[in-house]
Amino acid sequence: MADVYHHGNLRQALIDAGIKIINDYGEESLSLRKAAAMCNVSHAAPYAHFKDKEELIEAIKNDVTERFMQELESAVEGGASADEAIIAMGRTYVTFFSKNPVYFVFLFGKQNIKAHLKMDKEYKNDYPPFLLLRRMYLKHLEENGLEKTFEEQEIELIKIWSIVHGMASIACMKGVKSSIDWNDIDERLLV
Amino acid sequence: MADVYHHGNLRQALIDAGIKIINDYGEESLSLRKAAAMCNVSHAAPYAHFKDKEELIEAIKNDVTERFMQELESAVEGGASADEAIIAMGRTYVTFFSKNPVYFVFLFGKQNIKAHLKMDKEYKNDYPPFLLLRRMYLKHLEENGLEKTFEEQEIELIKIWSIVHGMASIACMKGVKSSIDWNDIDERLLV
DNA sequence: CCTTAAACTTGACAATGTAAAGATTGCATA
DNA sequence: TATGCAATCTTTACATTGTCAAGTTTAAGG
Repeated sequence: MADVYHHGNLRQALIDAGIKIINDYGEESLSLRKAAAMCNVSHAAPYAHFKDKEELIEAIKNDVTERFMQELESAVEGGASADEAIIAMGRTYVTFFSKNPVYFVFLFGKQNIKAHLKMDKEYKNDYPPFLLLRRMYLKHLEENGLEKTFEEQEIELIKIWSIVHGMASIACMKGVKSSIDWNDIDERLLV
Repeated sequence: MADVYHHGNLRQALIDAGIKIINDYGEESLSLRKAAAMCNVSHAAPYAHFKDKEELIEAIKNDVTERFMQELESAVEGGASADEAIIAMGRTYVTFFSKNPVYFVFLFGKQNIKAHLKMDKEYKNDYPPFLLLRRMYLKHLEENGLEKTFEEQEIELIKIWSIVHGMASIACMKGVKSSIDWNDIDERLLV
């Protein structure tokens, strides 16, 4: 079909194609066959690299999350104190999804809800952005000489994340007038 | 196919069937044909009541939103002051989705993002729960003799909503340890 | 050179959304 | 009451899609 029988790096090419489709036409337009076509391979070729459509989506999700994490990390590096870092992180968090609403649904939609259908995985706080936030939060406690129980920490972390994540969510939602400047988040909210 | 040619109330029956499918098997299992089968009508019968699958989904969404609003409203009625009402509303908001994670994604997923693809509708703050919150918020301002510009109001509203909506979102997410009691939300967060 | 496993193709099938054409029904109205 | 019409529903058909099975090509190593 193409010049070469072996594509060379079909796996990554499919991920890239998938991202392009999602960006251009939305998540529901993503199909294995379209992605395959964009890579000039047959419709069944993806199955050499992904067990099913689910696995491609998972791979794309990882790819997007990585880019997201890069922005977050470079935001965190900018701040001198932990407090500044956390605020910068919140700003970046909201801005990233405000600029890419499609990614928000893609990352936090469907597959990411607690499916009371199939409880296959253990729930654990291993979401990379959350780990980063926790690291900064602990640094914040240390810098300010604060002592909190694990329980208290957990709750405060969830609170912070709720605000930021909620803002991102709302920034992405239809029906929300954009009179809010998502780049100018009130700092008092964040620590 | 069935006893009677005219079903009687196929429209609502399809909505109910759709909700049942979503609850039992998840959103991605929802298909017009299955819903039709559950109502003992042919696979094309739904097209007499809905333009396409999209329109059925929209109808289901309205149905769920209505139930959600009922819970919110009865929560609001319980509170003596506006402040209490807002807190009760926040609690209900989080609890509702904590109990029905599937609904969260269903209501706020896919179709509800700002699709930079087709900007068909004007963005407006007409989401019923938001309207209720605004009403309570204005009452709160009045009761406490506070004066705010429209801009300030808008921002504060978004903040409150962010926290609550964010908590709901996180409560629904995989990867989040449920050491948090989503029924015991710290009141200091909410006003 | 030959074997083998990975990467890819072709062909098939079932599920789905949807369009078109026709059948059935209830109901208003002449 | 009879008739016509619009709403409701069925049947048929087709394109898209996920997925499987069987076969083909290729690279790479013994």
